[in-house]
Amino acid sequence: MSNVVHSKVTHLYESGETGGKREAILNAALELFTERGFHGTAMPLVAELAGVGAGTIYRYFASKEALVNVLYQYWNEFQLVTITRDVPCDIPLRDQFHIYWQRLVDFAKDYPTAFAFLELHYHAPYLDEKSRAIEERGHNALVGFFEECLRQKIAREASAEILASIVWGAYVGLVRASRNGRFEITPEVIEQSENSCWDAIRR
Amino acid sequence: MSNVVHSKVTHLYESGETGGKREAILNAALELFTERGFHGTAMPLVAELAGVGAGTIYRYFASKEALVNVLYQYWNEFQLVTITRDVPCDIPLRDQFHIYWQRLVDFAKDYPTAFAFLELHYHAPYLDEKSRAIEERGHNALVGFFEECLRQKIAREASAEILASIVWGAYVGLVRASRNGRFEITPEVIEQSENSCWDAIRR
DNA sequence: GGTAGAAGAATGAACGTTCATTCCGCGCCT
DNA sequence: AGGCGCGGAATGAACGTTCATTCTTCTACC
Repeated sequence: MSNVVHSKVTHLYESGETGGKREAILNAALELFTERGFHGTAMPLVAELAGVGAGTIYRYFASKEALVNVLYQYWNEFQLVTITRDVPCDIPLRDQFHIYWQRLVDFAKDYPTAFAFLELHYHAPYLDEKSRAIEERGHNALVGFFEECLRQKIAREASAEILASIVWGAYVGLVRASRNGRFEITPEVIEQSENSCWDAIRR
Repeated sequence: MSNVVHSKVTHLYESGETGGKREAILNAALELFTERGFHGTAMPLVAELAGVGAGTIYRYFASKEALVNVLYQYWNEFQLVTITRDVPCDIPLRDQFHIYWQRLVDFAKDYPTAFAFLELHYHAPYLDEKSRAIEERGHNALVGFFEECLRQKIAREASAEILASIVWGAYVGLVRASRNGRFEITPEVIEQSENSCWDAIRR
């Protein structure tokens, strides 16, 4: 059913190559948790979509909560690395922002389910300490950028936390609307929204 | 427990004054659905927080789904009316935006739980047609404003849908961050964010 | 190279628990 | 005294999880 997704991101999950069952479970859980929510998804359903027995899941994950936390940590970490890696810090902040925005939109385009999953489970009560920690790391990276904008007097006078929440919120709003079929995210839309967001925070 | 909230919004729910049980159930459900999610909230727990018997809920609501839909419709409608009512259309759009932004922030401040509830259940699969319809009405109202901005050549060249998703996203991001304790929403913050968002969409 | 046997991975029926919902006896108001 | 609204124990379905069993894979020895 979701074999395309499987083959696409299989290599991404750390694994000792046990026949791909762990990956199949993770991909099935990602899909179902995203569409139906954590409490709305029954474990046997995950097993069915993954093409494994119900008991098999518990050979790889201690519990349903452990499963959702592994998913959350994996994708949050992956998102953070994908967006922030190798961004030159010796170019103007406006140009850095261009790179970041492009990568944000690309991530949502390349991994739409993962993006929706992360959004849906943001700050969920069943996330453990490790999930919260990586959540916090991402937030700090975002805020850090705007602090640098403030230091260089490029951003308007507002706390970095506020600028971060506005830009991140706009990003989420944009992707969510496109996911709901409001519009397609074309290169033109990416450029327009990037300029919008930059104008929202620049001095 | 949440008596303050009860006494505050009791009058808002349409009711034939049955002793306030319907309102108590609605308020308890609002609180619990918001904090634990729809599937994560057990009906007996709702009954306990509402201070009624478990069976009593079913005297007022046909099912758990009916309950969440009544809540969603009520608060979405209330939000829409609160934000859009009596806004003069003969003043500059920039001034209209000022009013809208103030009301949006006020709504989130006055009804933080309702705001979080609406955000959490946006586009949830268990929402019925009527809930979707009022969801759509709100969206159209928002988009309509930006269409007028485009007509008057005040907004930058981008589709109204895109401008709407960015501004609404920024609003949600701002409120969510303050809800997570990142900052307080002071009059200064409201003004800064309003200017931010206007600059994001203006020509 | 082929076969026997061990080891561990996978299974899905079964378990105890918890859920949404029902139902019936109690108590309050007239 | 009667009737209506209420509470909370009862109910059956569905949940997350377990475990006895089967299936697969790999090794060792002839």
